[in-house]
Amino acid sequence: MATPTVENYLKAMLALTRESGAVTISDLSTELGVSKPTANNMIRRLSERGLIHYQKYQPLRLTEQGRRQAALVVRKHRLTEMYLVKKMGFGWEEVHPIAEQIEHIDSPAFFEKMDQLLGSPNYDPHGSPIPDREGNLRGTDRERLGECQAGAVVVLAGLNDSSADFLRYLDEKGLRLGTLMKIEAIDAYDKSVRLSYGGKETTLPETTVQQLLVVKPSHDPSSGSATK
Amino acid sequence: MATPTVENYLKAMLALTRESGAVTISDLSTELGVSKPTANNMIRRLSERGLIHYQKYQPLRLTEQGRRQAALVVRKHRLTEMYLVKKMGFGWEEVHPIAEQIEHIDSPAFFEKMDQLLGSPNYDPHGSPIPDREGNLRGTDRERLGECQAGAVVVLAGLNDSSADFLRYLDEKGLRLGTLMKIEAIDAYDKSVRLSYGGKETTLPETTVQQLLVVKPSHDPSSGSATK
DNA sequence: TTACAGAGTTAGATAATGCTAACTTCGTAA
DNA sequence: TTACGAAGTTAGCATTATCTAACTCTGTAA
Ligand SMILES: [Mn+2]
Ligand SMILES: [Mn+2]
Ligand SMILES: [Mn+2]
Ligand SMILES: [Mn+2]
Repeated sequence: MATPTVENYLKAMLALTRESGAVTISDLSTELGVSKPTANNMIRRLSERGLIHYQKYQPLRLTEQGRRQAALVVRKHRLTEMYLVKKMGFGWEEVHPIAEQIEHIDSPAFFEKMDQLLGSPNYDPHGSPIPDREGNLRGTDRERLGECQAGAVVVLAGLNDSSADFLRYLDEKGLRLGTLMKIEAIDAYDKSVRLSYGGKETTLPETTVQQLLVVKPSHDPSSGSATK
Repeated sequence: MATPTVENYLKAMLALTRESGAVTISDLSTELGVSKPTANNMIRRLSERGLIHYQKYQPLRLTEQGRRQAALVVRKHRLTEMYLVKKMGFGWEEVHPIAEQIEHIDSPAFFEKMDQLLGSPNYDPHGSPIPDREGNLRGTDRERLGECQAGAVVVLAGLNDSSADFLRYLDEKGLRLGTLMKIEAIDAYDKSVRLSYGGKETTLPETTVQQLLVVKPSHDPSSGSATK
């Protein structure tokens, strides 16, 4: 099948794909930490394999087959992260580098077992959706905390930044998925947000609140990840 | 560090190493399913890296460094197999191909976690010893069932053949690690052995009894694997 | 004692993945 | 309308891991 390298290219393509569906070679090379000629060369080969639509100087886009394969790698990655947290006791800030490797294991039975032991979770430990077995990635209707109104009561359901540093920062603040928070005030000038939750109160800068995805309480599209 | 390929060569070297400590290129190439020139080429590179003692036309042997690295890969393999059986519910005949891949994951924390969750087992699901963190492989004092005397009462503790077919065959017979068996009779001519255990009685051909490793009851060097 | 079969080696090739240096194309700012 | 810088491409090369074909060495059977 696909080598780990190929799987990583497909995954990067999917991650970089925006509304337009288009990705540039430069973005890919940055994302994967390879030179532009290296990315260019690989793209041509993925194109020959029917995984990417490619024409010289044109933006890249995944074929339907490529998109599905990418989503299935993402499924393996996120199931693994959930397994590591829920069943092995790792912290949410530790699991990404391990999942980055385990996602390339070729064993449907292994990932089916994880899924079954986890009760088919819909979200990973960082609140990102887990694609289904067919490679369908559910969109979720979550809002940036930074877009919410003062006075609103919301539940933390996802993150735009899942870096270990950011996750540790949230740990320090006592924030985790499922935390019910009230927006006490939004600073008119710097857009920082004062929050209260679980007896605590914190003020977060705008850059941070843009990384926090929330839903209305009891709405709960985060079953399988919001609860500890 | 070492690529999966290199780790597989080292592991094969260790597996093929007999009392003499010597291994041939032909054996290696057969074991790994590569051509002799391929094995030859790799051996030279492992030699340059200080993992194997090599001189043209001479038998191969692992250096101390090579032996330790090989044992640490075996540790990862066997811990993984134990984890898959005990914590994920796989059958002992299913786990080898998965462990063959997971053994190449580069994450000390991942394997430490497995070890901890398993309570630092000494044996894998097939009764093979798990090397310690320093790469020391305990020898075990087990006897081939085929060498035992009629009338002896013994406990199944290990296998010389861990192929899926053989494991399924043992499942059918109701034989598993920890099973207490009495040797009812040994056929004088064909050396087949009549056994009774758990209310059952079976006769096994000589080829089979040579694959079964046993210990005296209550001797129990198989803690962590003999019990289900 | 020697010749021959099997084991080991050499040579040359290929595919995957990566690099740097240098060239071309393209969109846009002046 | 053009020219300049960023983006993309081409060319050439390196490394790892593999192959086949052909050669050489070595231990042993006659
Ligand atoms: Mn991740
Ligand atoms: Mn990866
Ligand atoms: Mn195994
Ligand atoms: Mn392996």
